[in-house]
Amino acid sequence: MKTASLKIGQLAKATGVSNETIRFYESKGLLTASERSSNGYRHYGSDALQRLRFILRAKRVGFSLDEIAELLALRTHADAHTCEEVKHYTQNKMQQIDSKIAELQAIRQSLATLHQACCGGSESAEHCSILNALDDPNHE
Amino acid sequence: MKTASLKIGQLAKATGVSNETIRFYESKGLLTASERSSNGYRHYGSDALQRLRFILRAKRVGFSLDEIAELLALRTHADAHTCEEVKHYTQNKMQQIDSKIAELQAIRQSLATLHQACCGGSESAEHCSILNALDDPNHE
DNA sequence: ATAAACCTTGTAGTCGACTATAGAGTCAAG
DNA sequence: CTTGACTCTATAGTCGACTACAAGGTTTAT
Repeated sequence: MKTASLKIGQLAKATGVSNETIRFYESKGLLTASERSSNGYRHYGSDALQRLRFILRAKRVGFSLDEIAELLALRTHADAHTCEEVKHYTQNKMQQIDSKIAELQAIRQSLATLHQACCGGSESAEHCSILNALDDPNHE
Repeated sequence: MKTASLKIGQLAKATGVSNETIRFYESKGLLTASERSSNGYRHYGSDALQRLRFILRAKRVGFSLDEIAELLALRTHADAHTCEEVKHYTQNKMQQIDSKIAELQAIRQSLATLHQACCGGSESAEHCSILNALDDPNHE
């Protein structure tokens, strides 16, 4: 017995994307069906589910499909690269992620200031105008 | 005396984007020149510098120009909305940012595992193949 | 056994975010 | 006073990431 094989539509439904998007990702080399049945239908295992979720997660935080392909290549055939390369690449990518987190935190801070400055009542928000002085002026 | 007025090219250089991009952002209502000199040239104050940096920061973490416009609208004429609205909007946006941070941390974790699994030597990385078992299997 | 609901490939169209080009005016240096 | 580096507007082209057909084959439900 094998763990739940999914057809394209089921995979699509499970992840909230369209069938076309999945085929598009396949054409870009991001996600291949583990096998095709005799009628040509694509069949996916739960690894594909994980992989696709990884893709979507990475997309939401601003990685391009090309960058995501790189990340995935690293995961799936790390044997094509030396350990040294993998070490360097992951190191770099982690730093990149740390900057993204820092940038998100900066934006979050602006919003938090705005949020706190705001009385929350139903009057116009013009009273809460500490506003413009936001955005860290001392960065990069 | 006023604080450093910048022409478009200087603003572009300072932020690493092209003049065209700045004009494009203006056409989208993201960034307007504080004034035009008699010859029609755009002139920007340091607020524009901050504003543009905010735009780029938000872009890097996956916000669309439309979303960024919304964020900026909030900052600049909060008087157009009630406090209540602002409170709700910022609350929502902060949650969205928190998910993005969580997603980044998940990706970072995958990379960290990969990084640690890897010996770092110059041999092929096929030894470091704890690889595929990455990606949290238990998260939406 | 026929219709509805799937799947296939292939090609074309869309949308967001630029990017480049044309044709013009302005300004600072030699 | 002209050459080179800037600026302007306006329009067209590009690129990434889909999205929507078209034209067909398959499977399932009645």
